[in-house]
Amino acid sequence: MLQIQITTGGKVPIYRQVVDQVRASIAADKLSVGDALPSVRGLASELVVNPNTIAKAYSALVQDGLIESQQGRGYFVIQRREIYSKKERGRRLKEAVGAMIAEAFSLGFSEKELIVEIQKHFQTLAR
Amino acid sequence: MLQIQITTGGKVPIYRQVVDQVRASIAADKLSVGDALPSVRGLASELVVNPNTIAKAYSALVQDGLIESQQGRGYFVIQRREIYSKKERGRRLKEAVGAMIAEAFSLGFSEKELIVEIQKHFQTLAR
DNA sequence: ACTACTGTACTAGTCAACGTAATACAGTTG
DNA sequence: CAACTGTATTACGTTGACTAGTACAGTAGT
Repeated sequence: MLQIQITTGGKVPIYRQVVDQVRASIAADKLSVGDALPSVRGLASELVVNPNTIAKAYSALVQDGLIESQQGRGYFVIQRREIYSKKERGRRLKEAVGAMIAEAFSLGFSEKELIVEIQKHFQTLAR
Repeated sequence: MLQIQITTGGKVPIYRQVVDQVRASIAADKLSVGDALPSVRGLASELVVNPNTIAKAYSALVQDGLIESQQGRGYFVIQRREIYSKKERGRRLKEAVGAMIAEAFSLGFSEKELIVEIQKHFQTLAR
């Protein structure tokens, strides 16, 4: 079963921690298409938070097109809807990466510093 | 003298309206380097707002590198410097990296694929 | 149909951030 | 020293984000 951990008291809201961890799990193939997510109430009681908090997190993931809800059954990972063609996806990725690097360089950061920052981001998401 | 008008009750805060209008005036060369801005108290009483509101607006413009303050004398338009504070640089970098990662994930790319793309970009730049 | 699961919708409370103000402090100029 | 300038501290009202309480609604096995 999917393992999710949260920390309270910090500045990152609970629902966002859930979103990020589910997103990361999907990206890392710990969750595959068709897999069920923990139930809203189940995860809520496990994390000792209100069901609505989990529902909000899952809603965000539905919005992202990563999962879908089935009323009365649960939430399931779905085939990512390919809004863009493969070529277009590549183009957009290149664009996003390029824009980020341009911004970092224009701010005077070195390649090394940038990589460190990116790794920090990934570590944050992995938690 | 510089003309500034505000509307209250809307969703745009007063200090931001002031910031935008001053910025626009500088961009339109209605204000040139060395020109003095209306005094904090003068503009405040003219617009019937608290001096702190104007001070806050001017502070934002100082932060942007558009004007400078001279204690006891006033605020003056300066040559624009494209330098950000250390803190601001960090904030902007984090923002840029976060936006890029979010875009990549929302496009369905995995962390691994993203890293590969970033490395390719660096190699291209290195040439 | 009943039961025990699922998700959903509405409402409300808590808290932090934002925008603004009141007031007192500090520097410049003639 | 008077009359201007900007600055800092503190406080207060409003707003929005986050979370919780509670009730409603669909699904599946018995």
